[in-house]
Amino acid sequence: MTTYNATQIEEKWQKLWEEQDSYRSRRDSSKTKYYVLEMFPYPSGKLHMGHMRVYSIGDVLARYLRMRDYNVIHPMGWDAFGLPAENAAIENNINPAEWTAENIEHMKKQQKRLGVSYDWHREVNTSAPDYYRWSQWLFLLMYRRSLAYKKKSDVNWCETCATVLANEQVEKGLCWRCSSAVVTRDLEQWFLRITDYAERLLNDLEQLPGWPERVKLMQQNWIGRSEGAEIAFQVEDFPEEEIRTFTTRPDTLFGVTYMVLAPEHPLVKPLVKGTDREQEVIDFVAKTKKESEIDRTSEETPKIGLFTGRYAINPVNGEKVPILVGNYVLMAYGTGAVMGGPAHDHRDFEFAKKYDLPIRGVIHPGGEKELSEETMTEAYVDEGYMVNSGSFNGTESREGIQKVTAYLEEQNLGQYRVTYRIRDWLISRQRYWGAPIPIIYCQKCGTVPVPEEDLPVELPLDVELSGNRVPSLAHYAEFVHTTCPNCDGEATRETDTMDTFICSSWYFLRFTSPNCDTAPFDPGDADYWMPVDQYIGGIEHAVLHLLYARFFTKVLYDAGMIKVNEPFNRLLAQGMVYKDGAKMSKSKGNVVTPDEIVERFGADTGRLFILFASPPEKDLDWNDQGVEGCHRFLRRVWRLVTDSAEDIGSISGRTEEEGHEAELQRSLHAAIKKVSVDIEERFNFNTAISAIMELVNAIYAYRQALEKENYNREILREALEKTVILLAPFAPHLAEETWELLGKEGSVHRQHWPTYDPDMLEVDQVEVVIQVNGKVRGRINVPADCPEESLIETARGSDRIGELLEGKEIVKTIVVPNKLVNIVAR
RNA sequence: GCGAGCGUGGCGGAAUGGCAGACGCGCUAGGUUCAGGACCUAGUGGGCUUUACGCCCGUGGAGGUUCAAGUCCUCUCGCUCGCACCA
Repeated sequence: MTTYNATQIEEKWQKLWEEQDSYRSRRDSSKTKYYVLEMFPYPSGKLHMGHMRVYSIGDVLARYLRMRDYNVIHPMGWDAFGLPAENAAIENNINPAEWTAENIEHMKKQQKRLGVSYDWHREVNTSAPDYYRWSQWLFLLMYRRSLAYKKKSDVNWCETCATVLANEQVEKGLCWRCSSAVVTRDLEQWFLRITDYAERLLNDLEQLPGWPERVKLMQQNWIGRSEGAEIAFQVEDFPEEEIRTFTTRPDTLFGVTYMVLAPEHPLVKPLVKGTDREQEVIDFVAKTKKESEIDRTSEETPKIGLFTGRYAINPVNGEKVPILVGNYVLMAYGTGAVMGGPAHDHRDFEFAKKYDLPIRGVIHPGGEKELSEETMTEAYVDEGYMVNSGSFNGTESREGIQKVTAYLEEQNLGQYRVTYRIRDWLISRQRYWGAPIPIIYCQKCGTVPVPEEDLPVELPLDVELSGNRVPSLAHYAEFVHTTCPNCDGEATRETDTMDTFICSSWYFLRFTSPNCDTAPFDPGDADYWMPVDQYIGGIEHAVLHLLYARFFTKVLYDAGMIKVNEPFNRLLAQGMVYKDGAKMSKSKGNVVTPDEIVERFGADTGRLFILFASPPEKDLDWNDQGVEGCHRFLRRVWRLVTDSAEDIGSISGRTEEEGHEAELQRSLHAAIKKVSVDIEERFNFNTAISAIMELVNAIYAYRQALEKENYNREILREALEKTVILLAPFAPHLAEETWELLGKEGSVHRQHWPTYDPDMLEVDQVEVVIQVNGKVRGRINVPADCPEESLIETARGSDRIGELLEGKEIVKTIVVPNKLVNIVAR
């Protein structure tokens, strides 16, 4: 008998798989396709445990589904543009392209050592010209469809990264990548009009039952749809102007006692111009604008307001209400003006109390409750009926919302409106290592898109980065200066590159035809392979990548380029990998790398542990002893197969069956059933693995129960072969080797997944639990499917139960066939 | 503050409303080999006593529904995540 040598076995099979091109996928309309995809990585240089986890999960599915005869596509690639490459380039005086290529090469080797069944023919690299050419092409498609536009506005600026960020990339006022404070800058930038798709991005979440609720909820919150009314207020002494305000509570319109404008509101300056308040207001506006996003939007920041000296006219009752400027009003949301109804909004309430503005209740809670402006300590924000509201008095507030809105529309004073929290996607990045935005600025023709035939706009590679503090294309004259495609006149190129999230918003489509050179993807291939049936990745992309990718898919759908409206049918958000209760990090010294696990135990052990330790969507705590346990299990399988291979070859065996054979077969079929359901329906790989462990234990028990010469060769052989097949998705190398040891031809991964026979699960005798008043008081062994009456009789017949029931009246007897009898007695 | 999720042995974790703790780790005892991170067997939630195929308690806490609740309902505590002046 040989010992289990993981390294040797894994190298052997990896080489063979590569030589035989085992995992190549081809279009085949006669077969049902299945697209398994793990989020592609940024080539940082090294794989970490999070990578190993996501690849292990994906590979189990891919291998399982292939054995279930699906035509599986399982590709891998590189999200290769991004800041770290520039930083590394500056530090090590190496070109970002070279640095990236080296990392890719190394990480690919690591992935191969894990034995993941990727179709490497489909590998993509977003930083390669033949990829970003199409990222640029898609930008131009957006431009043609008026979905890409340039505007000057306040944008998020990260000092450390020296670039702007999209709203989704600012987390609690900090940069998502480097966690430094984000400040506001007024710049001219390119945006994608994702807000045009807000409604569909929201509504179509319903089409995604295979997505985790929490991810859908996060997207829903991010999109932030609010229904309400936009209402126009006239301004006293400014007959030409009006202030439009958005509210979700038009029913409280009669309770408005003031109006607040955002500091950036265009009317602020004209309103105070020439008045004695002008300087004060202008100073306040300037000060507020200087504050960072985090200070501006924090709830802790006190609300500050400043009276402008002007008044607005409430359109429904003609009342004059003061106009203020307030730091808490955001120009980017709604209309940048808020009507103050302090009695029914807690922010307005707080603000009114602070500045001693009048509070007028217009929604009565109803019932016994009183509504008194003098005594109220907080706003009443719930429903009620309208009071102090002229002809609307007595109307239920919910109905009042409709009625007031209808009235405003009739009188041409306002209209129903839906507002979203989501803003357009800012995609300009003032960086070098990205896809150049394919736009040319001509003095005569203005903004001119680069003609499709001139794509890609290539990144200059012969650049010297180390001298620049901020690597930017603007530093390279030969890149910047060009001629206008329209008039051949002198022109300059856009020097910003695109947000890397653009490149990852369509890579799953490129995988379907990675070499297509006439379009971003071949329509026939995309139609065959799309959508991604199972997508797997981290929760951190819930509103970043996953929202952007959905947006791109919808745009391409509208452009008639694809037939799917949503890219990812099912989504699995895998949990994080921790050790000792903390995230693995160098500073804590608790890092375990895939490399060291592969070296010490082999990839199969690492994969098995990572899948066994926890269900995929939960966080996983790395445990070295648990890894050893999994390694022991694989050795146990190894011994079982090598020992038995000799036995089933040499001993004569007997044919008659006794209880042991039936028991073994029952274990086998139960395991087949459980493993199949756990992989395919529940994604509970941990319990699937435990079922295989139980099966292995059962085979050991069989071998121990009988003398070698009495083994039933056929049944033992079948059990062993099927055990190896069940193990194949989890420990692919060991499965191949043991398959071969059992004398089988061909790859175990080409076998059909076994089916179970329900008859085999049947047992002759079952143990039935006897309860008295819900407590277990005994057990009886009876033939399976024993009729209720005789079951009850047997149960009551036993001495113990008889004793317990003595002198009691039986109220009721509940029977669960083959499981339990509960006698309720008083 | 709002929203979501989660609380089960020493640990990771199992349990279509039907025997709580599968499987694994760890631990205990015995065996075996002692050159290997070994292997095999048995045991392992807590407590009680009359040591019995015995009883009581036990899934964060308190109630409830049910013949039966880790599972369903109500309240409550704790932890994690997301959003957070969005009018």
